[in-house]
Amino acid sequence: MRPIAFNILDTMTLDVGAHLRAVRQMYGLSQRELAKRAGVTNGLISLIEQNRVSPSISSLKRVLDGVPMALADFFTLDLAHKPQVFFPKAELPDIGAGRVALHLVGGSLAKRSMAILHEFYAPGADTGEEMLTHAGEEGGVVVRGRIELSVGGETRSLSAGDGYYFRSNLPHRFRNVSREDCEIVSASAPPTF
Amino acid sequence: MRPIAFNILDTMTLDVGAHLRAVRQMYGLSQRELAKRAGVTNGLISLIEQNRVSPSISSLKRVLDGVPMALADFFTLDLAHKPQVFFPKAELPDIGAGRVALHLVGGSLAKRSMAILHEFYAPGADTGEEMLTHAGEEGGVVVRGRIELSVGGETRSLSAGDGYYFRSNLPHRFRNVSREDCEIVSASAPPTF
DNA sequence: GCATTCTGTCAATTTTTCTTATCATCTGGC
DNA sequence: GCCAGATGATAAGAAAAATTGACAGAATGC
Repeated sequence: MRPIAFNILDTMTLDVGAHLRAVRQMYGLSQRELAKRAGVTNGLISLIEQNRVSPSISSLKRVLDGVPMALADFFTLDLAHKPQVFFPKAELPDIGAGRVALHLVGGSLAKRSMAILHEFYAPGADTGEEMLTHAGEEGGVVVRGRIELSVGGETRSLSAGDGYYFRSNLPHRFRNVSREDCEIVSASAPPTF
Repeated sequence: MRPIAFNILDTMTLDVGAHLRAVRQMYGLSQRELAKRAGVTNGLISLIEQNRVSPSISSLKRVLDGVPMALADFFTLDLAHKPQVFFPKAELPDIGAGRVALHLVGGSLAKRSMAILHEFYAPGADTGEEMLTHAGEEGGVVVRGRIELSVGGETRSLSAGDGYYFRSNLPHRFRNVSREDCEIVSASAPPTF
């Protein structure tokens, strides 16, 4: 009679230490910092993280309260399947073409509500005379160079530091009319890519 | 070192002791029985259940392994919201009509995949000349008396101890053609009631 | 450079958990 | 009734965890 589904912890080596360390670092806390918040000594945190002791429930509870995190969350936290957070440049797929390079951030994530792009427009680069229109919203910031952005009949030249945001159903177009590369970071939701 | 005159864990939100006791009793185990399976002493189980100690993770893990139950399940288990298990006769709603009484088991449960019915057919009771058809499957056992069951053009007379099971889209009809009451316990999925 | 402050680790001591061995109580069999 | 075998609780000692206080290395500021 097993009323509840069993999860990975059943067979896994219960690495409480690594688990705690991961949680602590996830929250950007040092052993002492966490110890102070939790009302325990840093030595204890150290010992637990090294698996040199098996903390009592009450101790682990106190430690987690310093995060704060519930015991249930601690034990159900699945470190193995944690979603990717960092996407090194080299790993960003380039979905651009011609004089435009589009580096998609988080493309490997199954469910996401946005597409983050690192865009590079070479001199003369153009998204096309045929204006773009699609569902959702998009926005971004020009990081380097200049870009000419046309949205809904209005055209502006944006330079480093300028930003934009509009409903994507408005016809829009990006053009680099300068002689330098232009670099933009953008986001669109829902993700078109 | 003060005498343990109060509950050590009184500030904790999770009553580990009561939780363990509930789990143990859920599985019908005595302290000694569980201790034997878990490879610990019955004394420890006793102390933990009285909250006179806060077990180490490793100890609690060992104890739960004897159930067996995963740590995550232990901490996730919600005793407060445990679904109703026993439905006294007096509490069973009668959704029948005329010469048929239908006592629904578990009607108060929000999400269920079946409808369990305790059915009573008085002499002459009939679900109707118009055959029943609906989605899902159903089955049951005749507990007392006799019932004439027609399914998909085939008719049989079932008496105490006989069972039935069929896809509910087949036209079916229940009739008590005897001079005694007939009593049936049935189940249908998905629940029509 | 130097001092300061942070980091994590560690040995020794204190505190708590866990085992051992026992107790009283309850239950079913005869 | 009385015994046999089970139950959960408990005291004391053994074992493990938690604190204390110190250490060395790394990062930060002057």
